[in-house]
Amino acid sequence: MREPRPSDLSAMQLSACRGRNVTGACSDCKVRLVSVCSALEAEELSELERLAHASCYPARETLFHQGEPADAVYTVTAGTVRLYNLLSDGRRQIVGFALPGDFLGLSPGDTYRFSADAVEPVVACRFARNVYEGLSDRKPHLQRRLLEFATHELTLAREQMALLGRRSAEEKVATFLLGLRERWAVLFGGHESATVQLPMGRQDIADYLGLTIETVSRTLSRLAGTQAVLIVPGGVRLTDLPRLRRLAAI
Amino acid sequence: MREPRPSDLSAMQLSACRGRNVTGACSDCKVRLVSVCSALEAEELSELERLAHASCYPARETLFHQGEPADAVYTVTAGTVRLYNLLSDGRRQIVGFALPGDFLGLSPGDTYRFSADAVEPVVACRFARNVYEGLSDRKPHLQRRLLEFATHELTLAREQMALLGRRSAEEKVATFLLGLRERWAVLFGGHESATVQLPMGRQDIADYLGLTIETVSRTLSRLAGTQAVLIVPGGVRLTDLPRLRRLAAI
DNA sequence: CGTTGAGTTGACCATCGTCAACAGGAGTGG
DNA sequence: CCACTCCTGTTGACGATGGTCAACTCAACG
Repeated sequence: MREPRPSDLSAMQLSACRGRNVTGACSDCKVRLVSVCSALEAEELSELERLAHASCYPARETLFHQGEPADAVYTVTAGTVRLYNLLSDGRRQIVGFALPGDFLGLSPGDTYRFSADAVEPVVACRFARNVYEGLSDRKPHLQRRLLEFATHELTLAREQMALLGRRSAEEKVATFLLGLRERWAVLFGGHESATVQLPMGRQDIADYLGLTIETVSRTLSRLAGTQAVLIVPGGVRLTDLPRLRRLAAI
Repeated sequence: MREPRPSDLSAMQLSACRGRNVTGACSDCKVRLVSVCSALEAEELSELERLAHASCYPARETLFHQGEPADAVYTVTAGTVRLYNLLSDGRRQIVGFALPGDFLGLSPGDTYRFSADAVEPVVACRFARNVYEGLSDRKPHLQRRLLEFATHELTLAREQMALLGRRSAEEKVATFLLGLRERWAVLFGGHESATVQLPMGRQDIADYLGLTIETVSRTLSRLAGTQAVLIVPGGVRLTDLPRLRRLAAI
């Protein structure tokens, strides 16, 4: 009897997901209240619904690719998306993981500056960019909420810069685990589980923390050796929160 | 006969800056067209003018500090501001340098998440946050421009994450020099000078690139030794752009 | 039962950090 | 005008953290 995984949030949607399109009322959306859509009233929501195209993406499928015309924005409703930058020689930096409720695809200029693909099966609402911009120009509440989201993302990105530039491997891993736990807790209405699900692989974690897969593996093993964590299938159980918090030293 | 320094942009304003407050019409502002204020029409501009408080900050003075109530936003009109995150043990990560035209102070929640202080003497227009939010709620153009700015900043932050996480010291320094050159060029209307002014010290560059001051110094010396750059007072002359571009490998 | 891919572990090494000494310029006070 | 301090930047010696390369385990899958 395993713990429920965050991706179970929309298991129904995923299992119903044979073709590429999924239908469903925005008013029933499980992530509406944590997404940008919470800025909209009931009647505006039905207008949004006509513009939305909910789609499924199996694991590893690309939502959009760095350099392509940025002609859509997305709200993730289930699953985990990795957003990353590829250097010309193949090195990769993951700049963020988008969880259910997150908004993707804002770009300055007319091409995406980053790539996004599904880590595990994903459901996302897709909006044509020009249509969405038209809507947000007519709805100041939505525009304001988008600014709030962008500001929040900017703060996260800057905190991640401090992580990448100024912290050791052990601090990086501890901070990552605590941060992910916090994000899942928000999605589950405040319940903080001791077990953090890790839908992404070690390579993804490494590329997010600016490390190699070997260092991530070694660091997790060392944390497990000192009883700070317990490595379980699909995730990590945080067995010594105070020590992890001291390492993360937020 | 030295080259003009970017800070000369507003030498008049700075020399007139005896007290803390500077006055001047927004319509005369040298950075208006590259700042968020470009979203406003002539009559809106005079409304903005009544809300703005232009102030001087001598070098090293703080505009705002991490943790303080976020009750103001700023547009830099002259000088360079460093924006940084302090870890509890004193390690510092500079998350960006704000140049004339840049907008500062957007925060999720009601406290600043980062500190900002003047690298060299700075002039900045200060707006009370609640007043500015009221204005932007009434001016969709301004709100939209703010979103554009935040999106642009987010993109820069993510590119910096890739720099911090995945690049060598030499690549970091080369990318930094080329990026700063590009930014000055935009402020000077497209003229790309071979000499990049560095108003910030080596320690600031180190804290921006996730390096130590010694590594920055050594890397610059090595680049100078191979004739890629020439270190001049107050800046660096880029003498081998192709090689620097290859190192930066954008 | 062989193959594949993810993850772990070990040995070795390079890059970059640490510690320390020193150079040069700005400011200060005699 | 000079001596002194302070601060920034440079350079060297050394070492640690984390990267590289390689071998191995294990589970999933045909």
